[in-house]
Amino acid sequence: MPAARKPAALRAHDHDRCIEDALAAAADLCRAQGARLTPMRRRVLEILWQSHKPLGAYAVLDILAAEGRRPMPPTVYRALDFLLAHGLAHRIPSLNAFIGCSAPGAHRDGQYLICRNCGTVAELTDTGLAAELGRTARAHGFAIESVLTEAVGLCPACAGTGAGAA
Amino acid sequence: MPAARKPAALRAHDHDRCIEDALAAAADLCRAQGARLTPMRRRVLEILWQSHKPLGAYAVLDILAAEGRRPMPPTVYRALDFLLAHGLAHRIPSLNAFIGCSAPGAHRDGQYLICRNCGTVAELTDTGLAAELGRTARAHGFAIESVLTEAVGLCPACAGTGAGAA
DNA sequence: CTAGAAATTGCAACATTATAACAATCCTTT
DNA sequence: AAAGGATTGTTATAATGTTGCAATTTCTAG
Repeated sequence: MPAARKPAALRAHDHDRCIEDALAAAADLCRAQGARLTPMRRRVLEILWQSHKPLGAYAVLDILAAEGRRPMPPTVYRALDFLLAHGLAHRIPSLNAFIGCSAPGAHRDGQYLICRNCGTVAELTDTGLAAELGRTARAHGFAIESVLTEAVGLCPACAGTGAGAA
Repeated sequence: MPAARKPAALRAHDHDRCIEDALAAAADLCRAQGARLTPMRRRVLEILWQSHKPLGAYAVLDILAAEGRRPMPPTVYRALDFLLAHGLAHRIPSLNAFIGCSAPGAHRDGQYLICRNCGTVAELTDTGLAAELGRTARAHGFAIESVLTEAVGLCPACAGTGAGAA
């Protein structure tokens, strides 16, 4: 089988297009599921997509506040909960932060590559890894339902610039 | 190669022995590294080992408080930091909680099986999984330094009791 | 053995992340 | 237009984690 395409977060790309595509995909997915992508939810998703770095809930809140809306924490958390529930965003537990999902279709059991230097996060969706772990767990009588993998290291851009010596 | 031994957390076992062994291993490891397993650190590790369920920092603090010592949060967090730094305990980010390490020798890049019903966590250390992810990431130019995998599901005990229908 | 240096713990205050409970508003359907 | 459900606003608070400095203990060197 062909190697999976390199995640956009790890290569040069037209990021405006990246955002556009993500929002369009989200709109489609919500329409298909009868879910309401309200202005607040859409705006939060757009904010998460402004970069490939995850944002904390309060960072999202600060951006919204700077725009004139002055939402309180629950409003932001509810929008984030909606996005998580519909597979449009992910939470990175080790960072207490959120990021737009790059694969709203196959968003389960992803692997996150977190650059410890610049904070960029790339999402992989190698289903084989989760399957392999699932087999091992099953052998021990444990029935896995979902898997989350967080890898920390250096992204291509940072690996090349001697960031490792920091 | 032979199947790895089933984690103690997933089978009946003499848990007092479990605790004893863990503390003895910790003492050995600290002696070997010239690290000081002070009474506070030792007691916190012992508390983490009271069960195979992870404990939040404030839960540890409450247990210490009930014993007469009345440590402040920084004291507990510092003890936990020491245990993490020396591979004697792990943090489970999705739970904001800590658990004793079952494999102080090979404690890196572990996989945690979290029972969503009873909270038990079993640690696996399949180095092949991290290696495989490392190869994929490398192909994309990302240099992984550490990996943490959290799987949620049902442990053997809970899977048998219809907990799934909850 | 004792003085200085380093590591550990105590302590007070505070920062960050997340949630509970209830009111107001909006949106759809009839 | 009115009912019902979903969404958002608002207030307050809970849970988790950190900073900075002082006091104490432990180690090391002379």
